[in-house]
Amino acid sequence: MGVKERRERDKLALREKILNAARELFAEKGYEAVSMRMIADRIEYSPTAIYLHFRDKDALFQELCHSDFLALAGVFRQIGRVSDPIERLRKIGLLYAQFAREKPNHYRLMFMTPRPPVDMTELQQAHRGNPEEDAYAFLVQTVADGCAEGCYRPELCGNPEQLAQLVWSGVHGVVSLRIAKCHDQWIDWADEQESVEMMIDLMFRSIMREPVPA
Amino acid sequence: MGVKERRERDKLALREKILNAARELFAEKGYEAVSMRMIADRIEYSPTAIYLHFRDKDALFQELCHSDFLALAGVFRQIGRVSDPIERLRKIGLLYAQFAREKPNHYRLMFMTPRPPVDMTELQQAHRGNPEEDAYAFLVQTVADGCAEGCYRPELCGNPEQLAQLVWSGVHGVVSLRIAKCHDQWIDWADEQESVEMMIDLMFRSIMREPVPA
DNA sequence: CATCTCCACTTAACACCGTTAAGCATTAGA
DNA sequence: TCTAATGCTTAACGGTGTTAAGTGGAGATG
Repeated sequence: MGVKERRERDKLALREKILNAARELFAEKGYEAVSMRMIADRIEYSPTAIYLHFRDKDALFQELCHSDFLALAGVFRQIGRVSDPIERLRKIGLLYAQFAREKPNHYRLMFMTPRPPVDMTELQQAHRGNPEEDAYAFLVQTVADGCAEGCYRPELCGNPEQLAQLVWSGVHGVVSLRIAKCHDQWIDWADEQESVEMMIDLMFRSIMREPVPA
Repeated sequence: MGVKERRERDKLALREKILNAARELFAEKGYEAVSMRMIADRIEYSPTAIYLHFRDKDALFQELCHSDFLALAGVFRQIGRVSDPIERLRKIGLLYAQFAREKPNHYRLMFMTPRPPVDMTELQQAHRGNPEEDAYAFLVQTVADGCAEGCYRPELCGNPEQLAQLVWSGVHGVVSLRIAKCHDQWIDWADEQESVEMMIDLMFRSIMREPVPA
């Protein structure tokens, strides 16, 4: 009875092929410029073939997006368990900004594009909260560690998740504004990497318990 | 020879009518959900009539966007010349966040949507740099005032524009992340207004020359 | 008054999009 | 060898932004 299994395998292989084609096109052209027909062309199938593997375009990109989140979690995992939660947090910020700079189209879909409310698939649910696979959980955990070790001002540690959201927002603000407005001649942008590092410094300076030495 | 003038006036009136219809539709539905045909329906003209007044859809929304920037500058103008540059900067942050909360679709087009590089119209050039009409210039001016009065750490005041960009990024990070991910069940968001105020406090704490009293 | 010209606007159409319905081979199982 | 299922294709629908061609009415000119 190896037939059904082979069928299953082939089907999954094509599914993966579609995802890869979409990923490539998407990375170079950006979300809204990639059409179903382009993806179909690249894998040399008819456009409708895609619909045998994905409910619609949104579902396809949702899945792409999900794998990007896993990729980001993978980037964070490479930090490993740096013992000092402050250094760990700093590294998170730097790698996060690097991710945004290297994959702006992905970043845009992940963090700058509103999506209608959608209930999580059980697949996603399974990853959630596990810092190894959930970049957000990793961030929250790192901030909470810092709180637990008394690094940050106590009045900020009542809600470590909110503190994490604020730190995240700071770095996100720098990189997302750059992605959205980089071609804007109205604004004379300072160097991006420098601004990211300054933002991280500012955040630390404001949340640390002990004043940062000049 | 009043004929030509009347023609001109009528043409401008229709142009304004198109803009207003687009504005209304856009505010309630968001950018990409508004089609030329919808706008045409609302003003009860044929879709092609719009093209007699705007080069294409992008030009129309570009213009809409420009008027939104003027509106934001208007919001800031209401702050007036609060004498204390610190209080003025705080108010800028709060009003900016309020603008984002009240007009998320506008905010998204203004600050979260990449646009291809486009040379400014002479109209836009005219407004640029004037703090009364240029919200960004108003922000930079306010930060520079704070620097001049010695409010902020001297090492940050070498480049007031960069400092302004950082402060802006902080608040933008909070509100834009909220707009993009508000429906995301993955994240348990803290109260938005509270986060905005905390972000502003954090920014001040980190840039002030004198340590902020607890 | 008749005619011409111009111009704002319309209708029709094109090329593209996401998506669905129907058809058509190939292949597994009887 | 016949039947059924499966995986894909072709054709089509309704939508989009946009353009080409046509139309009708008002001002100018005889």
